[in-house]
Amino acid sequence: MSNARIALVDVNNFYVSCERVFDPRLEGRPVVVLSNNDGCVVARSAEAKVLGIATGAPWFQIQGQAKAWGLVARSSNYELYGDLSARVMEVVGRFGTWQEVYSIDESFIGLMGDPAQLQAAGRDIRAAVMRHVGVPVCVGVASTKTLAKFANRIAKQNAGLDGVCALESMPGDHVAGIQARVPASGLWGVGERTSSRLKLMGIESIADLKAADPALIRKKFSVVLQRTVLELNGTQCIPHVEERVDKQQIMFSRSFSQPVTTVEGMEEVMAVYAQRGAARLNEEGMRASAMTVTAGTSRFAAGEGSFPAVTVRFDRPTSDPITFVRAAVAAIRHHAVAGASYLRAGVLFSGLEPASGTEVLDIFSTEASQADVGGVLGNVRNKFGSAAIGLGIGGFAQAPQWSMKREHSSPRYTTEWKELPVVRA
DNA sequence: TCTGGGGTCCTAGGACCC
DNA sequence: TCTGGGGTCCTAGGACCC
Repeated sequence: MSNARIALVDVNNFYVSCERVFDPRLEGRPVVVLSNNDGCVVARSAEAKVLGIATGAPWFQIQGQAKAWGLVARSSNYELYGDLSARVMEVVGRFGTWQEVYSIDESFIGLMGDPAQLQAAGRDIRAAVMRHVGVPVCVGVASTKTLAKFANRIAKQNAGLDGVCALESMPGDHVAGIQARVPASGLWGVGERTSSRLKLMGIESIADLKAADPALIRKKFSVVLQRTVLELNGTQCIPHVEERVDKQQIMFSRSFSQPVTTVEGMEEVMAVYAQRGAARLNEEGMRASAMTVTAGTSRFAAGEGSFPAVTVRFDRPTSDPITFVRAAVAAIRHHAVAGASYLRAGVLFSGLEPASGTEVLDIFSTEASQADVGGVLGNVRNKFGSAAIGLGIGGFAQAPQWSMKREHSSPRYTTEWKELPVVRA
């Protein structure tokens, strides 16, 4: 049997750890990072978890106790997290025979060796990331991705392991004991819906699922859950994606700091959102053949609410912001309900293809004369900031009433010259 | 008063074709 | 009474993830 193994390396409480790199006063204190609009908790330090704060907890419900608890809240600062993420990935990648970046704070890498060597490699990775970036990571190593995720979880939950768990270095009956105790819902790929259906079949623990008949699981559920069963038994079924192929969707979606209740107001929102989405599409170098425009009232309000979702298809793929803005404004004009209290909106581009190369010029199209409007807008924004230029009613000089709230933000320490940290010696 | 944002993959079912 | 059957492509929606 080959000694090739898979490690899952992820950063503990990633967003909180990023905040702590540049503000060591947060060390040892309960810290949470909030979603856009400071709406709810998206990351918690260990100390905040001890206080019983849940992921997704609305900030307005916690805010009152924050002072008594000594709790620090930070608005999310994705520029900072994205930059530190790239640095973590680069350091971790040095240790692997291959690397798959799975999310902003985790990657799978290939490792070779016997259990003792794997355990040692895990410790080296931890030390290197701490030294070069300053954030703590945990490492789980096993023969499949599903088991590596499981090992990572063991590493996190057992302080004695010092953040590293090579599954095969643990006694087999010990592992089996944990799998018999931990519910199947604790596994990667098994969510709430699936686990409640599994329970009806008498499958409750990870051990139960591991012992289940893969063919039956496929029949009753899907090939996805069948792969989980096989991976629990040591058969690799989930392939590595070393280099992410081009994205299939690009989205721009935000909630507002205050409701928008008029159709004209929603047209204004969509003019801005379509441009923000178009800018993203442009950054990725893609064209879209369809755009879905969505809006929604509160999910928590009584009554039906209004959740329009309109897909607009284009004759041929385009990246032209003027086309997007026109289409988005028209779509929302026809589907928004006057008087409804909208709290969020978004645009989703799909049917993507690379914008380079085979651009077909259609002389009958209005686009031919508009040249590369998206590119021009992008260049201006890069030089002068995102508020510097905009189309039509999206060209505000000042942020409109409904724009996002970020009251507890940290500086963009690593991506903005003006916000570099100052060190005094 | 106030509850995130951005993705992936799979499946079922409809449209269409021969 | 009774109205083919199989293949492909596309899309909407479900479930899950971080």
